[in-house]
Amino acid sequence: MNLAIAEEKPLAEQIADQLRRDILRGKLAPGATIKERDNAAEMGVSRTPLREAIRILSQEGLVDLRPARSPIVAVPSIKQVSDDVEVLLGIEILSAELACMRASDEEIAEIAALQQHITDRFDAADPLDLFEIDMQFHRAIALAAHNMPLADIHRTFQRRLWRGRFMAAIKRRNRTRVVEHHNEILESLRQRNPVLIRASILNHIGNLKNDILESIRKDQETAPNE
Amino acid sequence: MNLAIAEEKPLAEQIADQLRRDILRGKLAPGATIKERDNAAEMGVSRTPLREAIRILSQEGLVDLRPARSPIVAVPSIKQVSDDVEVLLGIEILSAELACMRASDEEIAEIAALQQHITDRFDAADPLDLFEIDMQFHRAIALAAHNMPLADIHRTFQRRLWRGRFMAAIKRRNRTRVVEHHNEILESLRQRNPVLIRASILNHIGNLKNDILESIRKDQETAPNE
DNA sequence: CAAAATCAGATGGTATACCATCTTGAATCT
DNA sequence: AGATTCAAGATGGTATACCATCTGATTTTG
Repeated sequence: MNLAIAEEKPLAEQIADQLRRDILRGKLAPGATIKERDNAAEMGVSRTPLREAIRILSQEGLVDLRPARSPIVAVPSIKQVSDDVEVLLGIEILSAELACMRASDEEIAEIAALQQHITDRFDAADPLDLFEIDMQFHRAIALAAHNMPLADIHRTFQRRLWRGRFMAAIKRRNRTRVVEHHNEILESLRQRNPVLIRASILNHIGNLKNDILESIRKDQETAPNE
Repeated sequence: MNLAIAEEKPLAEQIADQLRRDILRGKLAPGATIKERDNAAEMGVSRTPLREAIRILSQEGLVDLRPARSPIVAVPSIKQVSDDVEVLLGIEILSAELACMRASDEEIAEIAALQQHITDRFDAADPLDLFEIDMQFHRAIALAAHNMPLADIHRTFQRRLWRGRFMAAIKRRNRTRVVEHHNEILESLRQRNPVLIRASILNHIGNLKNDILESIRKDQETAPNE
């Protein structure tokens, strides 16, 4: 795999990015095995970097390592999803509160632009594109807290819940709810009011758990046993 | 390395545990390089599992990976320490609030026993032992939240701040303060009062940042340049 | 015929070999 | 003498080879 010109990232990270993409998009379904040899051959790399990539995804919670067995795409239990939502909620609240104190005006403007984008194209855009903008909106707030480790945690849990949220989103497509919630959050941020933004986030993400669990259940029914 | 009988964990994890121990105990100082070949030879294993171990520690924030250079033991900047404390504080508060709702009576009793242990032996015990009990006290609360991902995050940040906290602890050894703070937290937990426990944790960890930063500064002065 | 024993293939874990790049210091040139 | 170039060694990245164990099916045996 040294045929190309001056590669940027280490191979392992590139592979991890690719696999992550496949998992989030559902191309690799929960429960699917990821065999080192097969996938390495398929992607034209050796087992070593592929193995590292699996380790990365494992720590992100997208892949489950099993002793002496092939790793599989994580099949989150109901308990796990509940826990993940709980953490995500806590992290988003903390980030938002910090963002109220630290976000630059430019950052708030960027967040507002994303919200504007969602508002304008809610019905017209491709659901996947729209969902990704939605995720960017939340990520931008996390970044505005100016705390890298915190933003990293946010990204991890956002990814873990990615599929569940997406499937819940297309099922319960509700323009008014999403737009109003986001506006509430954005307004709290503009006022730089931590108390208000806590309530806004709680209101927005509060009932997410049940929505996701509903969608996840379907996944598990159709997931391979192995 | 297949000389022994039925090994439990994968080699990489064992190595990671060993290296982590060395880092937390200060045997590997911040800024020290960790060369794959040298350390592998020294520990009698091959580069592959040692490499994986380094990746694990990197994601835990104890080791910094540098492109095309030897990894080094992390040298936390002031900003990083501040951020880590901020996250740890948020996680401890969230955990404690959840623990108020979910901790079993047995778990609260265990936490109380740890506090009793600290109270009894504050002056007599070896500072390192005492410090580890202190960390166990906080970890037990995190576990009592019954949310694994949350407990994992707590453990990660507890480890990142381990050295700084330890060195701050032996410097500002203050029996009354620590014991009273812990009692306050414990009492809030017994009352299962989330509002109270938030205040107690904040009070306990609030001024931790400056204490740690003080100790960290010394580390950096004596750290190797490479 | 059923249950147990066994053996071949597959698979992850570990070790080793090879390669590209970076570092460093000595030799050479101005 | 100082700067520059270039080569040798060191180092991380990647590929391959080997090994122990687990899986599943087939065969053997009661």
